[in-house]
Amino acid sequence: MNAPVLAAAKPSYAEIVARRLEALVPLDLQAQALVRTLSDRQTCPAGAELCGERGPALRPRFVVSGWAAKLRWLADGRRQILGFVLPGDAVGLCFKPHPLALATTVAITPLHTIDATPVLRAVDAPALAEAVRLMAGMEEALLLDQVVRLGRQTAYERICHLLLEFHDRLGDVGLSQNGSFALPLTQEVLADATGLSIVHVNRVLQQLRREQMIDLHGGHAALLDMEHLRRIADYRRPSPASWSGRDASRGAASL
Amino acid sequence: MNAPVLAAAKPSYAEIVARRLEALVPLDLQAQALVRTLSDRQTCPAGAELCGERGPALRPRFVVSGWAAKLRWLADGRRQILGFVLPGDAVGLCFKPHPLALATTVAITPLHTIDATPVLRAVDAPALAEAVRLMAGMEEALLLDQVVRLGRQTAYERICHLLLEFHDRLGDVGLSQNGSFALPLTQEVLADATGLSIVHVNRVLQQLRREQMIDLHGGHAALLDMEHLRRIADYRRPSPASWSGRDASRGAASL
DNA sequence: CGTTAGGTTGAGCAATATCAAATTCGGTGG
DNA sequence: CCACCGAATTTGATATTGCTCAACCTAACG
Repeated sequence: MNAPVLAAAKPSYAEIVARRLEALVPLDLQAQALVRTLSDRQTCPAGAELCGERGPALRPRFVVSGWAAKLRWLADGRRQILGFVLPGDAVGLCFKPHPLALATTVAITPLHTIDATPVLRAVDAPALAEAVRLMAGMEEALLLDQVVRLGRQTAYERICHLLLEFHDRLGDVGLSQNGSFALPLTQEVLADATGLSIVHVNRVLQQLRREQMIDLHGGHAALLDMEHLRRIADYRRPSPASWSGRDASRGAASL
Repeated sequence: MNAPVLAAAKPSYAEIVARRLEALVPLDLQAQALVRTLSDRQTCPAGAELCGERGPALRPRFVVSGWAAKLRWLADGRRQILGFVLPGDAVGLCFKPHPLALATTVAITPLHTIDATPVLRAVDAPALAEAVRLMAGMEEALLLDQVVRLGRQTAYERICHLLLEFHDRLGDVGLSQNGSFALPLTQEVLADATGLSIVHVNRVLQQLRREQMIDLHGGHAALLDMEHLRRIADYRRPSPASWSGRDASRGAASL
């Protein structure tokens, strides 16, 4: 029961979170048990604002199904998506006392979440504390990826890179296999994430289809040649190992 | 002596750090005293790599003069600057145990730094701990600004926005007055920060000069109509107040 | 002086945006 | 099952932004 079998078609709610944490750090039995106790499931509809720049709307929670986006608006209505919240990710989680309302988080699809406070309170479970730290580090790494994508990559590269990110992140919780995963985003959302126009996103996707690099329809994506895509996008998997939490390596922080 | 007089022409090393922290949170006498004890001054030349993705080269330090940049390279040599380290900012500071080597930090000018570990160790000085947390929050806010700039602003807006950021950040440590400050960046660096080509940066700067919005030469910048610039760039000052550190407001975090 | 790094300018081009008009697709009510 | 509706996608034509290449200029410096 505590060895997650990836074959399971519909992983349970807590199972998603367990997989996510396990991908970051091995969980001892105590930690696994605690994660499986997580409950207090809640639902919120697509379009709901989880936490805005105007104060929190939500206690810290893990998303167990559905997608959300962190975004900002410009005064004239332009919109930039800063990053996505995928199943297994946290919203409003704030281990480091660092309560910034720097962005708005919006549900892109209907969302199921569970209360995350038991994990935050589990100071006695070092593995969990470490996992939370690593999640924060991973979030920052994704943000840096986003800056590079927007600043120095072409439209074509940006989209490949973002699709690879989705694939790898979903893979961590068992929601992608062989380059194939559910992608519940409209091209408009993709445009706001990549800093492109909707029309141009559409054209790039067409091109990728023509080149047999992706298969994309009905809310489902398949990456048909991941090796090639990785080369095109200069994609490096943000692995916990590369910025591992060992104290010895401190000092290389970005702050 | 502990009431910083902004008129001072050449603020001392520790004074820069004191001002920076004071802009974030009021420092009690104990904290002020501790900051003034900071010493162990070091210099490093322009171009030096402070901390790379290959391990730390430096203990946590405050920069007291000079500029550095955090950046990433793509495989083909394209370069994206993620953010700048200005006087008063920290390098390798890592209060939250979060030692990621996610970017390379490079000195743009010769740099003077002082050891920051005494501040990190001062767990008994809550004001300092809070200030370090706020610095981390501010750094994240700047990163989000950078994403929006690159993703959804025009070349013209990006440059205005970045110049305003420099002005406000330098103002916090008394290094800008009336829109005027030293700007030791080549147009190439500006290009790598804004995701533009050198030539285009040059043209935008020309335009801003023609429009009497800026005066820029000899490593010195003057913003001639900040109100107008702020409107153009949709610039909002990242104030600590807006994402203040009060525990009550947690939950609105971006993670 | 020669050299070099940085800045400036022009011409042409490529990438991407904008506008407008289909067309497809997933429901939903009849 | 069918008709219809709105949202999402697709396509074409055209405009704009920003890039590339190449030259030239200028100031600092040995």
